[in-house]
Amino acid sequence: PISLKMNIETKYWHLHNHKLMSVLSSSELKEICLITNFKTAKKGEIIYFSHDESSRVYTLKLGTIKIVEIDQKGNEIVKDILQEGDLFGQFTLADSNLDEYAVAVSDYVTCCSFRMVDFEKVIERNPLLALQYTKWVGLRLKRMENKYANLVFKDVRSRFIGFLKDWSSKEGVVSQNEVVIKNYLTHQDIASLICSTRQTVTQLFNDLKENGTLEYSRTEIIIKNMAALT
Amino acid sequence: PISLKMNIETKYWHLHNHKLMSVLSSSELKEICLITNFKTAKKGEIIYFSHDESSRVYTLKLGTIKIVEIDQKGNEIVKDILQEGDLFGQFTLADSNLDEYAVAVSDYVTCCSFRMVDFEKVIERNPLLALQYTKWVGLRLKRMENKYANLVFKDVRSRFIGFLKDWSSKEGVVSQNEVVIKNYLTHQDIASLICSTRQTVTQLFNDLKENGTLEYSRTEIIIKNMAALT
DNA sequence: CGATTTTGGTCATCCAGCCGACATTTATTT
DNA sequence: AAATAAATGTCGGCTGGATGACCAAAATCG
Repeated sequence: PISLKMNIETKYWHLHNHKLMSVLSSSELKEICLITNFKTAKKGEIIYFSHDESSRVYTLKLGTIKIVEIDQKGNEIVKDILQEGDLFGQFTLADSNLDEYAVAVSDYVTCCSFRMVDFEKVIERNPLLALQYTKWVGLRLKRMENKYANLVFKDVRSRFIGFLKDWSSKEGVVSQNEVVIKNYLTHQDIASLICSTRQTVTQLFNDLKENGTLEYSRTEIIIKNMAALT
Repeated sequence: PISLKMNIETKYWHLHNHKLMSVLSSSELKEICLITNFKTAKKGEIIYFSHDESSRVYTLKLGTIKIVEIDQKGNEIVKDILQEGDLFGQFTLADSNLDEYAVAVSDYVTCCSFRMVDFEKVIERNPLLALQYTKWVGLRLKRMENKYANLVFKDVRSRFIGFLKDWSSKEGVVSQNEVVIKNYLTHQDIASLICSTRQTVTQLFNDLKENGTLEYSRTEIIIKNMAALT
């Protein structure tokens, strides 16, 4: 993990484009810049590890990262894949018994962070920011609840298909009846996201390939028949 | 579901004792009282159903309730058991594709509610309340993440034991080396909470009874050997 | 108080999908 | 370019625990 010093203008630009910050006036924004810390990382590098940081919140400015959760026995699951604009880190003061870390999965990743305590002070003086922030956390909760329900109610196949639909709607590029997704995840990663195993994911990919709904390689996934993902 | 009209003093008293509101001055509190709505219910009655309410947030003042989630196909799971002081309802503006409802499981339940939009207006003017509220939601998120990890990493037996430990630490009463829990849940409820089936829960109860770690009836659970719950 | 509903108990069956093992292909390093 | 490592393919065996079926006990109801 490499820390970069940026001039205040660059910081300002980055923050300004963040949804969370869009409710702030420019002077308020400058104030936050002072408590903000930038970090960049290359593919594979670890950006943050919950254990060795005091409570910090990060916002992802550029690139894609993977949040990996570890339980007491050292089992790992990929908890989430995050994109530009997403928040991660310790957003509550409550600490959990689960460790987690964030790794860059795209080539270049930039994010900024502030200590939760500092951020709280800013929130105390910016009610609109407070509201915005509240909504963010709420949205996260909703997402998590959905994931849970998914795991409880659906079988692996449906979860896999749901995952593909999700992914393509977020990052897919439509071109002549096909949807193309740039693939930066291994079967293992996907397995972990949908709570399954590498082998099963491979199997599912090949099933869908055989019946013609998709093509895939290590670098991209092409969904030929979107309607078949039901 | 019966709605009661309460005088403002009673409302004030209820709200005042809520952690979430402890950051407010008494005049601010009175303001919230105006937008607050009280409701009582007896055992088995449904307090709220996500589908037919505009976004409301509830706080549970007295009693115990059960939050049940329903997916598209009508499958139900008990998502949570809530106690005095807990929040439930629609806390975000994002609506999910999951329905849920709340039922009273203790004899008498009292809760109060406000429309989310009204609450937001109060939040805009009370950053401290916003902060407090965010922490609540954050805590909920943490809990949910834990539940998820539990489901992924542990088998039914461990989840069951974990559940018992949790329950006894929250509501258990210690008496001469034993912990006694007043039991208001059916095996089906427990099964649903730990994501298993009625039959398996019964089996697990009997396992633990046979090896002497607990006794149980429909009305109470007595844990004889707390140490055996590992 | 008998009748009906809800909850708990037990068992035999069955299967989704995990697991291990090993081969092959692609990427990375030296 | 060879060596090493990482990611994909494939398969058969195995099992946790779900499912269904049926009965007994408790609770609730008329």
